[in-house]
Amino acid sequence: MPELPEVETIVADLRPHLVGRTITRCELSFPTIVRHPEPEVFIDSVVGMRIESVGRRGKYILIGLVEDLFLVVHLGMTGQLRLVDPVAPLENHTHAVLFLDDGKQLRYRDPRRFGRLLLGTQQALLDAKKMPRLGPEPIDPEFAADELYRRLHKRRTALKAVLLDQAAIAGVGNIYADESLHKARLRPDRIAGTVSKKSAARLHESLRESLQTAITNRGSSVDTYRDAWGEIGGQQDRLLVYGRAGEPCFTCGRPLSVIRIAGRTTVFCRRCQR
DNA sequence: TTAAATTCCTGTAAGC
DNA sequence: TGCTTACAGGAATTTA
Repeated sequence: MPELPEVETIVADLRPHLVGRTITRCELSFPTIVRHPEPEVFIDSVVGMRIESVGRRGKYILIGLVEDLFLVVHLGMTGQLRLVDPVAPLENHTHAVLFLDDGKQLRYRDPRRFGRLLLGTQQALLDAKKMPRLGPEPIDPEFAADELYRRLHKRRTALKAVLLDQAAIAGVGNIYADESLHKARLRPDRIAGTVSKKSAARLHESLRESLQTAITNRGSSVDTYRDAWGEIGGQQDRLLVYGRAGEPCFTCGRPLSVIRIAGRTTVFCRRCQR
């Protein structure tokens, strides 16, 4: 599923191809994928717009149009945003197509439809509760270990649940929560508030390392994730724990345990993570 | 305010 | 082989 590294890969790939392009047409074959504003208004507003920027905030893709207006894409679990030639066969579950002035098409495909498209200024989307208030970007150089410690310290829920909370830290999902906790040798189910400053610093480092490495390797295609060209990532074969329940820990050889935290499958090593 | 449970959705795989 | 059932999970929503 697309988390920060996967979204970052798509954004970096799309940016040079989208900036400067004008949207000439928009087709919605499944209009309810647009959550704000009304689909007809969305189409009318987007057509004729020039793309000024392509960025990311957490797991959200922000396509900058005029002034502060953004076309926002959240991929949910199975969302794919692809830039294709118009001759490319239309895949099933393609819910939206943006036609560009260079003839290319930006297609949104999403079998499980957990994703969404939005249009508005960031403030308006926040006010309309269409986008949540997000925590800091974990790979931002400004994001310090102390900041992570403070955010963990005030919480009385599982450590992993806080990592998954987008209001606490933006962009971390199930894969990189498990990966960074293993690397930091911390149990996912311990109460976040009991984590020491020293442990928080270790988690801070492993979290950033896990995310950066995944970006370098163009993300993890563990489910249906594909980049903007339809290609799989390279991180899925390098994951330490995610998806490896019952298999031996690479560090100690003990079979990895699986539990559920915050409704998510959680894989960890009982020996290495304490 | 916070935390936990529920819901949305379909492809895939396990089990009978 | 073919059917049913369980499962995957990001985040909005509901409940506690």
